[in-house]
Amino acid sequence: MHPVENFAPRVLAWFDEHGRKSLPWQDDKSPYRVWISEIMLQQTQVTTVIPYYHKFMSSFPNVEALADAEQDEVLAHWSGLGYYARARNMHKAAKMLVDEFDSEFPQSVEGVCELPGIGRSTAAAILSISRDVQAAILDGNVKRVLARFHAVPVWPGEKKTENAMWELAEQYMPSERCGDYTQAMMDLGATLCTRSKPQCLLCPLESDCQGRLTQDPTQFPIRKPKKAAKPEKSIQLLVLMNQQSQLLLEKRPQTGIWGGLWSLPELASEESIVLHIEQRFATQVKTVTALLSFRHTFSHYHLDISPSRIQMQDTNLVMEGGKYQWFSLEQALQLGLPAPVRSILDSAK
DNA sequence: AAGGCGGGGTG
DNA sequence: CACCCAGCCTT
Repeated sequence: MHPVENFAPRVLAWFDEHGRKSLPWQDDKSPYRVWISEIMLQQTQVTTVIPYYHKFMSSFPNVEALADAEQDEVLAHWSGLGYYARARNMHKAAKMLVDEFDSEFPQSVEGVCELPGIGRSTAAAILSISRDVQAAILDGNVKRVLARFHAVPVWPGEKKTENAMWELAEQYMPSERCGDYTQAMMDLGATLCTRSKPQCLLCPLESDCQGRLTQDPTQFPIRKPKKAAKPEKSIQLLVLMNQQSQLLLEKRPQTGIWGGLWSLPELASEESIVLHIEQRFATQVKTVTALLSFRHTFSHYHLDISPSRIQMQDTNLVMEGGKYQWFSLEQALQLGLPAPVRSILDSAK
């Protein structure tokens, strides 16, 4: 990802021609008004925000008015916008600004970041737009523009990738017209370099855009890796007790799940215990007691386990080779057991 | 590094 | 329906 010359001038020239310049928070770009707009616009689209912004500014025209308001009143103005921590943090920050900062915004990104609800990107937006400070934002729009421009091949949610994109964002931020540049990048992302159907032919960066060279620019930014919903399996595990209070364990094959461990005889969830056992071991079942079912989760799937305790009539079982063996409970607990099996046996003590 | 927070828009 | 949006905070 090397930076490209002329990035900012091209973006700014496009902005002069096509950028948005009459949004409600753009005629008086005081830090307070920009701040409120930025908070409202976090994870929320412009058309949703506009009516809220008007009403809010009418009720709380400056930071003192906001600081003096009751929290209930502030939240009432936020009702329907969602992410209500934004409003609570904002109200708290207004009080901090009045009480501790003499009602003035700090001049640095680090300073503004001290205020609750304001992170690096929002701080940079406020300072660049309201005071032309040379600080870059990295919001969803900028991430999308940069990810496409450089065809960033990995998900930007990863820390390493995000750091690299911050680096790029700072490098492209010009030393002049910082506020216009911030607004321009957001406009580019919001109106041309949109999530779907980007209008590449109108884009000032089209000729150097790596994403444009690919089959489909919308494959950038790479989507968040889906954690494949873990599949669910269910089994029955059987605590087979003989007349000597011994229980039957089965040696698992070396490969596969629980390879080589001693486990309880397993039955598919839908199989009938009595039928299966009497057929398989040629013996009578005396009693069947359902034990508490529980879920065991592996890295790759959920296993719902329904254990049962079965009292056998006699012990003349027809064994298959040496893979079955009777153990006392004490002996069994000394063996290598799968965790859920150990758990079942522990609770049988 | 991952989850929670919310409501609305979009394909 | 899943996914995304002018993110930030907590764990």
